[in-house]
Amino acid sequence: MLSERRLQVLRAIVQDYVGTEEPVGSKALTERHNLGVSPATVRNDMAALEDEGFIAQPHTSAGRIPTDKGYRLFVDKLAGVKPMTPPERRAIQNFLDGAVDLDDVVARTVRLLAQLTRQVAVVQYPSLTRSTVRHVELLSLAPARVMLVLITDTGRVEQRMVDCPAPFGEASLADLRARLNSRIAGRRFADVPGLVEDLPEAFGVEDRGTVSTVLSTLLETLVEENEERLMIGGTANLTRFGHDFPLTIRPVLEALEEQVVLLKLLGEAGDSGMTVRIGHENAYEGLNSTSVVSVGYGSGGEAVAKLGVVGPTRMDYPGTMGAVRAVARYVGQILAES
Amino acid sequence: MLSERRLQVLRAIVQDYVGTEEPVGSKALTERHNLGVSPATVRNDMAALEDEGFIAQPHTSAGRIPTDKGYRLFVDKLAGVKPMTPPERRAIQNFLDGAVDLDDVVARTVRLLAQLTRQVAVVQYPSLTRSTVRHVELLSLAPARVMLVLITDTGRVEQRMVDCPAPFGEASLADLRARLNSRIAGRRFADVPGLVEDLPEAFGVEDRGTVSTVLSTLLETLVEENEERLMIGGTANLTRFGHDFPLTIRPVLEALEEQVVLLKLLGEAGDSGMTVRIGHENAYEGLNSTSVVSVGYGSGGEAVAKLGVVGPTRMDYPGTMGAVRAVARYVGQILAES
DNA sequence: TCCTGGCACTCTGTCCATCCGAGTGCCAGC
DNA sequence: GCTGGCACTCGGATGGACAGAGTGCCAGGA
Repeated sequence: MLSERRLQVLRAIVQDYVGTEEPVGSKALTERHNLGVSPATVRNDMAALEDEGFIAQPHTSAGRIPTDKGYRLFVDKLAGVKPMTPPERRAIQNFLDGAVDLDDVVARTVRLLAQLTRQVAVVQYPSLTRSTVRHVELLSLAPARVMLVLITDTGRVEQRMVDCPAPFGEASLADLRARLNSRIAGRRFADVPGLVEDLPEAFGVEDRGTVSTVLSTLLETLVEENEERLMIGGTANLTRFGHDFPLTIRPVLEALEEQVVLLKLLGEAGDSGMTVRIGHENAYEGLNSTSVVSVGYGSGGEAVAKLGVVGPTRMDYPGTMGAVRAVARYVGQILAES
Repeated sequence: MLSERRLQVLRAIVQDYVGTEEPVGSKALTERHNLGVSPATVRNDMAALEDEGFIAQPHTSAGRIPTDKGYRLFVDKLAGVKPMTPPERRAIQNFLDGAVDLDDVVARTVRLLAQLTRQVAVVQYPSLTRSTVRHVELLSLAPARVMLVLITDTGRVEQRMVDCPAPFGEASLADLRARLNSRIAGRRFADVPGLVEDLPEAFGVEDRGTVSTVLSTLLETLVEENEERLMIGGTANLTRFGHDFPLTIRPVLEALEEQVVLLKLLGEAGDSGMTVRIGHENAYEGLNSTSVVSVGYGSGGEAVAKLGVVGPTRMDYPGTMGAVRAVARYVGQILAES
């Protein structure tokens, strides 16, 4: 077990390294933090911390930098979440309040998060399967062509074209619309499949094919892989990544373009509470030199999606976590109001 | 006026520099292109081209690189548009054919364009004001709350919440919906304002306020600044920008995040035909070391939006222009079908 | 008039040797 | 268990020498 002072030394190393981006030596440490001991003692502590794998030297005769394991300990035991200041809170609220629709909410959130943390922000659209149906609309565009529009309680709208096997009259369409809405409006999307399976039976033989087609399109739009969308922003902050970033930045940009990767990343994070994934804790190789801070957000008590930031492992964890948490909270409020 | 051979020399310089990314000297030129003259002659030609401002030397005793003016001449007179090969065409079509909705079409187009050109791709969503109205839907969510959904012929869907000044009955809502659609369905968005201004008069006094509110919300969504959206992709290709890119990449990423800048950029490009903006021809400073190739696309003969790529001035112009043109053509087809 | 070969010149990038400083590990003493 | 001292290591900066690529210019030839 590490003594209290050694933990203090580790904390000081993390803080200094995050601030200066340079390996921190024993002398500088004693000067900047009054640990009450001499550099020599700190050196012994550092050697012990290195043995345990919390810090490392880039090369002999250089200072120490924290390892992923060191950051992990720092995040778990040595640092809290830094709350936003009241002015910051007001700024967040003002910025988000002007949004006109869901796209706008998500776009503003991304910008805000990127600015606050000076890192890359990722915001997932509210998940369909965890939302409830507000309304289903069917529009006849041609005798055998129907447009299906789905509206969720979180303001998300999805639409699909349906090519019907047979012409579908306005009366039948109105009937289907009414039946569909009375069955599924207000219900969770995840429950929809079970609620509509016997619907075709309520229609005449000539319309059953079309009704089935419409329903299967409806169910398709709920399939997991189609329903996940996200928005990213603040990629310009990647240029602050570090001096050697030409090699680092490439795989990160690639990962960010692969929405599948990002979605998986967010998906793996815990469902409630804030999750911090540090360096190699991220399964995706291109993100091995980054940390991901994410948290769920939602209009009620329950999370409907996640948001977070991606930054270098050398990041200000308390500040980043504070910003992410605060933004998630306000976005939840906005969604609840709309 | 430049002699034919000097133009050939310029063409060769551009081609070599684009290929190698290194200043090209007189000797290398004569070896790689059989110009039929000696290096000394080429040197004279180069000196002339430099006097005219088409090429420049990074420093004495280095080869020459094309200037923006040189690229301009190259694009205008010395090179054509390289058509896509049949396999490439098929790949484009296959890739785009799988799209399920407009978002998907745009997303796929961005990916495709980024892959084909190995540069940053930008695709604008079909403009509202240049589209026609397919349908307007009004949904009553609460007694004094209406959701307005706009659907365009290009498949774009916009929705807005409307808080009504007074409760609005289902009958009035249906009436408004029917009147609205009969007036504006099939019409261009730009014409909508004139077509609806007298609509409130058709309603009873108690509903007029609400009708006006709905209409003003409708008109708001058509306002230029709200209606422009775009999607970008392929930012990872920025890392291939050049050796000194830490300084170059930053402002480009920033410009890409500023959708306003990009929209302006696309907006300034000619309305029909392909536009190439080279280096300093771009008004935005951050993009002074990039070229933008853009073209309009649309479902019929007329462009409803633009798409293009952003890359280093040192880019393969014929190939890029070919890819941009081909993609725009296929996207237009896809939109026309849906 | 235009092209060509030759020649002197310039500049960059690289290699190497040197040196300085920061930082470490270890040890003896308190 | 802490501290001061000391020898050691290594990276980064500095500066000179050198090779190579490329140029401009000039005189001679088609």
